[in-house]
Amino acid sequence: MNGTAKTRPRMRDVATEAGVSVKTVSRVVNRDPVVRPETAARVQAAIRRLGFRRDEMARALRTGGRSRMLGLVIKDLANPFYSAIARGVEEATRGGGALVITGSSDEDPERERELALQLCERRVDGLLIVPSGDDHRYLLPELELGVQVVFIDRPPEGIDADTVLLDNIGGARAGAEHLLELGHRRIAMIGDDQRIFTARERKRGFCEAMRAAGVEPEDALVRLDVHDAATAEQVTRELLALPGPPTALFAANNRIVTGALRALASTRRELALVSFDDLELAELLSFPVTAVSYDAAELGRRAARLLAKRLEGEPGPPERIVLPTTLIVRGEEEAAA
Amino acid sequence: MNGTAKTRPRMRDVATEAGVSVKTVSRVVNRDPVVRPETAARVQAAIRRLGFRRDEMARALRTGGRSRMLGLVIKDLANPFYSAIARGVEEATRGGGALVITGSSDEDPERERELALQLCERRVDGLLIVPSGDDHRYLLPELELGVQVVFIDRPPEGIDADTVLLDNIGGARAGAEHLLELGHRRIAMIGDDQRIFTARERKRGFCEAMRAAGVEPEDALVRLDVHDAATAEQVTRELLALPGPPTALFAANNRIVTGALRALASTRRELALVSFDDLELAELLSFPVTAVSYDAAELGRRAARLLAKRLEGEPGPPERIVLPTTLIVRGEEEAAA
DNA sequence: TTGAAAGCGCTAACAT
DNA sequence: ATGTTAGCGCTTTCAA
Repeated sequence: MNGTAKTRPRMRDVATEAGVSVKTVSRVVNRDPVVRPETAARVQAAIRRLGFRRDEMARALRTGGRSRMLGLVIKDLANPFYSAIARGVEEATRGGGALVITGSSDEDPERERELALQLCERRVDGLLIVPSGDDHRYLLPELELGVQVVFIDRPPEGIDADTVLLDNIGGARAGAEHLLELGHRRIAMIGDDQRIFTARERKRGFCEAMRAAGVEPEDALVRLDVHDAATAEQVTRELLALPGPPTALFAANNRIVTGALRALASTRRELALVSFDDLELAELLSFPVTAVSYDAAELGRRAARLLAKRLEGEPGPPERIVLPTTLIVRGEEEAAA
Repeated sequence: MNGTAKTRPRMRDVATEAGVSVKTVSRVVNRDPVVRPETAARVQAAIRRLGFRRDEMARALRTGGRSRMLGLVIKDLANPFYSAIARGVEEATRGGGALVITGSSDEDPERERELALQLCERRVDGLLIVPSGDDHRYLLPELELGVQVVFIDRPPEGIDADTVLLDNIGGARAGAEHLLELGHRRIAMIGDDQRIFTARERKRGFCEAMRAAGVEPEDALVRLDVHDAATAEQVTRELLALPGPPTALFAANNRIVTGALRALASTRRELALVSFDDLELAELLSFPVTAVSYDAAELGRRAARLLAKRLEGEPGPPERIVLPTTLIVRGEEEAAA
C-alpha cells in the first residue's frame, strides 16, 4: 500500500531537475522578476513535474517573520455563539492568506492558558482569546516579545489589551425598557453566574433601566448565578409560584430563556419574555420571545481586523470596541399587566 | 509603547545564561533523564528567568517528523452541523497534544482545494475534509508523499480514502417507515440538490421504504433540488395546494423542515412531519417534528481517531465507517390520514 | 542574471 | 554527563 513512500521534493531537488541553483528556484517561487523568463519557465516545469510545494514553516523559520497563523481560543466550538465568532475571525483573516488554529477551553482557565501558550510555541503571529480565566498575566512575557493579543466578548484581567465586546449594558437596558414601556412593573430577571463579566453587565443594564423608570428591582424577582437551562426552568417555576408573581421576565441568555420556555410550556402560564441572545426558529415557537440580538460573527471579524492592524505595527494604547445590539420585538400584541 | 521590543530567547541564550551548551538545554527541555539534576535545575532556572519557550516549528523542521497539526476543511464553521464536527475533531485530537487548523470552503470546490493545499504547505500531519468538490485527484501527489486524509460526511471522488459517513439511507428509511406505520400513504418528500451525495442517499432511503411498503412514490409529491428554507416554504405551499395534498412530509434536512414549518404556521394547515436533522428547541415548537437525529461530533471524533491510527502507521485498505441515526418521535398522538 | 555560503532554532549523531 | 558538528528547507547576504 505505502511501499512507495516517496520523499517530499525540496528546492534542492527542483534545482537539480531544472539544472539551476537553489537560490534561483527560491527566486522563481517568490516571483522575483530578475530571473530570466526562460529560466523561470524551466524551473516552473520542474516544480510541476516533481509536485513541489514550498515548506511554509521552513520559510517562516528563516525569514523570522510572520508564520501567517493566528491562534483562537474560545470556550466551546460546538456552541453557535463561539462558532460564529470563529467564522468571523476566519473570514476577516482569509484575505491575508493566514490560517487560524482554534481551540476550545471549555471555560477552564487552566486549559485556556495551556492553549494560548501552546499556540505561542507554534509561533502564531497573534492570539484571539475569549477569556475563561480571571488572570491573564501569564501572557505578559509573550506580550513583551511582541505577540499581539485581542480579547473577545470579555476584557482581560491583570493585563491591558485590545478588546472587542458586545454592548451588554445597553442591550439589557433596552430589553428592560421594552417591558417597562409595555406597562410591566413586576419584572423578574434571571441572570448567569455573576463571576462572569457579561452576566454582571447585563444585570447592571437591567437594574439601571428599572431604576430610571422609578421601579426598584425586587430581590425576590432578581435571580442570579443560574448557569444552565435546567436550573433556569426550576427558578422560573419558583418565580411563578410567588405570592406576587412577575408579569414579565428578562432572561439574560439563551440557556436561561430555554429553561424559562420549558417552565412556561409545562405550567401553561403566561409571561412577557425578553431574552438576551436570539433563538433560532424563534418565530416558530409556541411562545413569542422578544430578543436582544447581535452579530456574533462581527465580534470575530472586528477582533481579527484589530489584530491585523496591530501586526502591521499600528501603535497606540489598547482599544476597546463595543458592538451594538438590536431589539427584535415579537408578540407585540401582549398586553401590559 | 513597543520600544522594548525584546527578542525571543533561543536555546543559545538559555545556554549562555545557564553556562552550559545548547545541547544540554535541548536535553532538559526534552526531559532527557541523562542530565544531572543540578544541571537541569540550573537550566530550568535560566529558562524561567528568560521566559524561554521552545519553537515547535523549528523542532518539527529538524526532526522531520510530525508537526502535530491537523488540517480540517469544512463547509461553514458557522453552521452547527460543521462546528459540531470541528468540536469532535478537536476533542479526539487534544489527547495527542495536536492542534487543529480549520477552514471553511463555503461549498466552493476551488476554495476547498486551495485550503487543503495551503494546509499541506503548512505541513499538517493529516487532513480531514468535508468535501465540496467532486474531484479530489488534486490530493494524489500529497497522498503519495504520505499525507493522510480522511473524508467526513461525504466520500471523495476520483480517489480512494478513509471516510466517515452518516447512515443517510437508513435514517431516511426509518423516517419514512415511521410515517407509513402511522398509516400515512400520501407522503411527500422535499429533498436537497441531488448533486449532493447525502441528498441522493436520503432520497434513496425514502423511496426504498415507500416501495417496501407497497407505496410507489408519486412524482408530484417528491420535490428535489430544494436548497434553502425559502424555497422549501414555497414548495410546501405548493404541495398543500395540490388537488390530492399529502398528509405527511419527509423533510430531508433542517433548512427544509424550517421552511415547511413556516409554511404550516402561515397556512394553519396540518401535516405529519419527519425531518432528517433534529431541531434545537424542537420540543418548544408549535408543531411537533419527529426527527432523524445523529451525533455530528461523533463524525469528527471517529474521523480524527481514524486519522490518528493512519498516522501511527496502521496499514490496510481505506475504511468506510457509517454512523447510525436515531429516530426521535414527537407528537405521537398524530392520527393517520 | 545567477550562485555559494551562512544561518534561522532546533536536534541527531557522534565525540569527549 | 556534557559538548561539537552537521543539517532540516528555506532565504539572506554577498560575489561572480
